[in-house]
Amino acid sequence: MTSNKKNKALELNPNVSIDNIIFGFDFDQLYCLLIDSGISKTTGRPRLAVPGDLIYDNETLDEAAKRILKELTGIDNIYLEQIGAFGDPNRMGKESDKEWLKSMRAEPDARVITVAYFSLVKMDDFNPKASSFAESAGWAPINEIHELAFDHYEILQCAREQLKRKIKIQPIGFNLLPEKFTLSQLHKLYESILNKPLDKRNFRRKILNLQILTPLNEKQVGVPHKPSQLFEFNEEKYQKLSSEGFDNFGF
Amino acid sequence: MTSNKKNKALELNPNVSIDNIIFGFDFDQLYCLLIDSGISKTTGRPRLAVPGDLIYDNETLDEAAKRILKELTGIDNIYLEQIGAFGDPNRMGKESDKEWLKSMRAEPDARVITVAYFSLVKMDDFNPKASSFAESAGWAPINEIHELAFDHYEILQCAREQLKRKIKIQPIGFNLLPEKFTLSQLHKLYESILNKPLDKRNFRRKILNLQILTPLNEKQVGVPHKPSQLFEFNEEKYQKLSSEGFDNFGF
DNA sequence: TAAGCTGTGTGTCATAAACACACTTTCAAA
DNA sequence: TTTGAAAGTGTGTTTATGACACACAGCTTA
Repeated sequence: MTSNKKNKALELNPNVSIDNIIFGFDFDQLYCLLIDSGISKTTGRPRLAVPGDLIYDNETLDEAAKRILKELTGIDNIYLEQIGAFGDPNRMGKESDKEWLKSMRAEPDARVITVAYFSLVKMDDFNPKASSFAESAGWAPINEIHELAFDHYEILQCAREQLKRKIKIQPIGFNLLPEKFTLSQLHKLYESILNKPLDKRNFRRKILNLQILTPLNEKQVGVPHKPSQLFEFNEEKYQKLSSEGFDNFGF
Repeated sequence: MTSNKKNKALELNPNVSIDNIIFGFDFDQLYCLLIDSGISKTTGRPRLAVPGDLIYDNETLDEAAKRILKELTGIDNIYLEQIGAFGDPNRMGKESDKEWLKSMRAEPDARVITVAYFSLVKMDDFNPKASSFAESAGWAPINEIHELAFDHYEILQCAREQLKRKIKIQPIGFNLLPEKFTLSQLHKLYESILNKPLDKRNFRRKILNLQILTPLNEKQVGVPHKPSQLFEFNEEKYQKLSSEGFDNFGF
């Protein structure tokens, strides 16, 4: 990665960056992957940020977002969606941000517009402890994030809203689950994203009526209770539904 | 405006532009405001584009989008929403675009990321024939637009999709209508945006049941048929509904 | 091997929303 | 006064939704 960066260094665009909100789910709650750049001298607290980078002049925005994810986690082939551009002239105005910019950027005072993305990944695919970013990257429970660098907290809230909106009209949540999952896990996922309780029986009825889940001849193993039926998402059937104009999951 | 531009000229950011898709409605179909930059030497056809400009380094993205609308039409105080950033390195690669860039830009070869917006305006508020842009700006019926400069055609399609999505969950359509309007006009507006017919009675029932329209003691005059009841949008009642979690118009 | 625990899996009913459908009214213009 | 054009209105049927509670399978451990 480092040599790759050096080769392209001349083409770095100092005015446009990408920030990528990376969501994960552990069957209990939503997480977001954050970078810890160390204790800030100005605040005395750890400076947490969403992974991001300036863009290279020869890559598309989507490519840059994918690159950031790949460089950090090694993960390829994820669900990726643009949130939008954030360009308040003062978005990098906090003291702790200026301190960081001076140490990291060739042009620390340049105005930077950032284009935010969110990605949905299977949390198992990235274990921070096993990565070269062991000390600096980690999963944070979404509800325990209260302060971030730059305007990243605001961007995170936009990402949550967009995810909420989107999951009501497209089944993108499956990107956060393994191939095989139980209805309870899916149920919990929807509750975590929508941030409200959903009745168990009604949830099951709705999702099963859509016929986009294939029941497997398999059950959970090793759980200290009745093992649950496993399902898999049926992309084909969803495409058919979708092409018939379906776009409302009714949650 | 011109002097304003000159004062700020040093702060022009050559890497980031704003394009603003301006929608209008004439009670029959949707329109989009386009700029005609003359016959292209390379294509022999008129070069049509969405209004846009580079940003100044001291303005927010929203402010830049508002400025573009204001400079072109004199209209203030409109509904404005960001669509997203478009940054394909080749988005300005057509010959006719290069020709135009050379004549208009200090750095015609700079890579420009554009942040697209859409605005909803009351068409009556801008009559191109009365403006200083008489020759160069005009309303084009949305369904008759087939080719635009840069990636503007693609942006326009994104704008239409976003408007479609949005109108199902927020009553932003009223921004395209005058204060007083009839149910048939509103009906036609929804059909134009959603691009599909809606049953008249069901539409009326749904929209009336929401109680966000105030019937006026007024009717259309001078129409060669039974004159229609006029209504007005009730912002207050909508805010109440909305705060109760309402976000589905069911279209 | 029995007791206890945990999460699974299931059905009904009342209400609300969605849908499909046709005729009468009102006005202007000819 | 007739005609044309769009406004306005009601009902029955079907479908979706939301509220609600309990029996049981499988594991653990005493």
